[in-house]
Amino acid sequence: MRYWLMKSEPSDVSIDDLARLPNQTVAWYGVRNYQARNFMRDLMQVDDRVLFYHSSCAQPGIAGLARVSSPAYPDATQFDPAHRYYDPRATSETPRWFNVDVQLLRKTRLMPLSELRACPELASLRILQRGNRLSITPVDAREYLFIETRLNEPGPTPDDATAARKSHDF
DNA sequence: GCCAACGTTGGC
DNA sequence: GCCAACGTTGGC
Repeated sequence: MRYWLMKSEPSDVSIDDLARLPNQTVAWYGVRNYQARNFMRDLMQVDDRVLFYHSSCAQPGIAGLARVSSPAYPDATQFDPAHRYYDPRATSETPRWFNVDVQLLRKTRLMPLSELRACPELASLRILQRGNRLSITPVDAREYLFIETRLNEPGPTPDDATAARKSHDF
């Protein structure tokens, strides 16, 4: 079993949107980057685990846990001239883009990007490396398990900051 | 195959 | 809206 981090813009599909979809499942269409496509097409298997990440939003971070729930299949939007993800170079005989389905396991607390960056255990997480833009990246088992554990614990809150300031006053 | 121009991503 | 980083495109 492999582990992945998959970025989604909440204005497109948020964790709450996913929770409301039939079977809490979404087709991960629209990927138009070859490396990310290859991850889905060549490496992903049903039941791989997914960190569902909110990007391009006020509070970027991990918002839930999910699983790969289908093998990769041709992305339907590449064939639809009316769709923003239409690709005229693709034909049904030679599809260019693929996607898997992703099913929610559970919504978690939001683990913000700043918290991820603050964890030495996650220093090699792909998404934290400079210049990373890939919307799908592999995650080490150790990194995944560490994050899963942290998601079960309360995160830093404004109250913590207040308490820290107060204790500093003593 | 080189590489400049351009487009996209995504945190800030 | 800015800008750094990176992928893609297309002329040569």
